[in-house]
Amino acid sequence: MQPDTTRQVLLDAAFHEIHRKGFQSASLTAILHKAGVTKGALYHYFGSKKELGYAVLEEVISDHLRTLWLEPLAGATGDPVTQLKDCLIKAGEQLNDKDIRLGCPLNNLAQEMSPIDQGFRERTDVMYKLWLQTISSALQNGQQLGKVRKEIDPEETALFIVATLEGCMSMAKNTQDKAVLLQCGKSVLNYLDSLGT
Amino acid sequence: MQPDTTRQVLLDAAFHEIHRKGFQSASLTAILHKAGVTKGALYHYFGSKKELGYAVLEEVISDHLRTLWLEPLAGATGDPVTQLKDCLIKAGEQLNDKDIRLGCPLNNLAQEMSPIDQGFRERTDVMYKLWLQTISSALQNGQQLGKVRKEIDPEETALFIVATLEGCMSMAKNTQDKAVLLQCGKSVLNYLDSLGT
DNA sequence: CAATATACATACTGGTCGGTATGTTTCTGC
DNA sequence: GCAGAAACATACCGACCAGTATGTATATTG
Repeated sequence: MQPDTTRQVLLDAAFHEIHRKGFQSASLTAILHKAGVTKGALYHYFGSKKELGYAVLEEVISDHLRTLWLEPLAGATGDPVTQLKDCLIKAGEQLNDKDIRLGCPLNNLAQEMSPIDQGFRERTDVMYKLWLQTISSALQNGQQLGKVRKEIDPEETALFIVATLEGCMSMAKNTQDKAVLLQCGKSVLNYLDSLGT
Repeated sequence: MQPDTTRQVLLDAAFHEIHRKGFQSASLTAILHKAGVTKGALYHYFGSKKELGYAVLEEVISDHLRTLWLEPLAGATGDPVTQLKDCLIKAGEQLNDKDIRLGCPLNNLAQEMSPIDQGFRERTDVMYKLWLQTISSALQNGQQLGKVRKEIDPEETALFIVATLEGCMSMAKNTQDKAVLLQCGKSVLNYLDSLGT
């Protein structure tokens, strides 16, 4: 097996185990079993369980955020309200029942680890700030294009949007019900519409 | 020490430890140390760690929900928009920095345990349903009184309100910043205002 | 006053955890 | 082709964990 492949297999296995059980309760043994390698391989690539967790955050989860939210909004040429709605709809579509039951990987890790580990907190913080800033910029751009109401504060609105998104995911996870996600998502879509001119 | 006192001391200690570390990572030894009793006392009152967790949910956290959100909204005589805003402001005021860092106890437990334990899921589900129903009823009442716009769907709106509340708490917890909570709360207040006539 | 139940305290157990020390094999550079 | 590094595998360790078995003091009841 190629070295880079083994590292990636480990990252993928760790991502799924952490997504399922949370970081603290994620078992290295389970990760190794799922990855099909042994402890020697893990500690060859990662110095500790925590470093493995950091890598999952910085490489796997970061990629998800980028492809789902950052890149679609980065080429901010059109109407940000439509772009945001497209992101939301596309993100919702690709969630299967298991994803709903397990919730947002970024929020899960941030919720679990930010109160008890600085390293996780700093890394999740960077990602949320990137997310907020991207939405805020898109909204600001939309205001200049006359597509978004001038009265709204882009930063405050971006924060509220992300908060509602995470809130919807949380409620759907708690109830384990996709209908909840859809109903909640509908309210978000309505709110997004209210931002347009 | 009175028997009921010991039980309550254990519940309080368990609540705080679980709030800090999450249920799975909460150490019984730490709980016992904080409560000032030994393992014999714990297993005299609770059959297992899980049962202790259930009791924390059903007795301690349930009480918080009741006093903060259910009872103020139950006597639904006035304008629900004002009542909801009062609840939000009051809830926000009594949160200190530690509470913000640790997040909403109900949401924490629901997020952590609902994917992996039916017992927790059922119990958190009941509490969320109660919360949603109370807000929904208040909104419906407000519609009859002409205080709330007729076009809105009370159930869908209640879901969105709770989702945004949990979302705001999550974002504040992630950033460990009270300013985030205040800014996010302001957006919620604006949204609540938009429901009125 | 005796018998029993309640309300704990203490000591211990098996299992799992993250981490490490020590191989062993394969690949790479000279 | 040989030395050394890279890429793993295997075996083991101390710490901690939830849970249990047993002991004991106090309160209750007949």
